[in-house]
Amino acid sequence: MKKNVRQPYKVFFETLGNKVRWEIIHLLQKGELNATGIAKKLGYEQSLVSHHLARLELCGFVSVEQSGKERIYTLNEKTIKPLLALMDTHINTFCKKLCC
Amino acid sequence: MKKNVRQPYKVFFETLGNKVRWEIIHLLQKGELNATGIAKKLGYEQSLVSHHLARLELCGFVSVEQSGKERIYTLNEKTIKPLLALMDTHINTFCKKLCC
DNA sequence: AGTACACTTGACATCTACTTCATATGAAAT
DNA sequence: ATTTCATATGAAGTAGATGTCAAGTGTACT
Repeated sequence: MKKNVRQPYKVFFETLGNKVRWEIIHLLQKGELNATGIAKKLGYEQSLVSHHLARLELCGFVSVEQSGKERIYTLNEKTIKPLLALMDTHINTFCKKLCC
Repeated sequence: MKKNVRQPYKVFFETLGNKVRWEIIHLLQKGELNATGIAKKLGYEQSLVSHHLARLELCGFVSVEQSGKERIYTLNEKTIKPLLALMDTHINTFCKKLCC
């Protein structure tokens, strides 16, 4: 995907601006989980979740580890935490229109 | 727009994941500018830039001030600076695939 | 080897966001 | 008041991302 290579910011932010991926991120904040577990918890099709997990992994927002048949997904807190904090601060300070 | 109200994160991140808006942000890092000036510098249609400026303003990434006939757009450095820094660090640390 | 489970991949239809075009507003000057 | 410049707005076509379905891969167990 040459497009990604040329516009990393685009991939990065678009990845975060999607409902399903956002829900996955928030779910994983509570703890690591396998793909099927994520799908069940969120009520989405397994294949849909798999597509989104691939995207999240590409962007380094989650990491995976094989464990028997399962693949365990872990959130990259190092980026996500400050990012969410920054967003909250921004929205509360500069654009309340967006939240309340 | 009830959608925006319910999903602020979506508006926030999608706003940043667009090429034209990204270019506007980078241009405004060099200094404030009016709408036509932005369009000319970037080589886009006036109305296209206007649409995107409205979106950036909605999200609080830029602010506007009327000056005669012109409207001067200023970047909100307080959010943009740390955000870009965070993104750079993340990409360099966790997903070099995306840049090089 | 064959079955079962966990998950990924690819192709295509659909849905959403972006761009464009035409028109409208608004401020200043004549 | 009307013309001009600067900008915004709305509607509609287009492009791109998302979701769905069907098929494929991989791992473990019997």
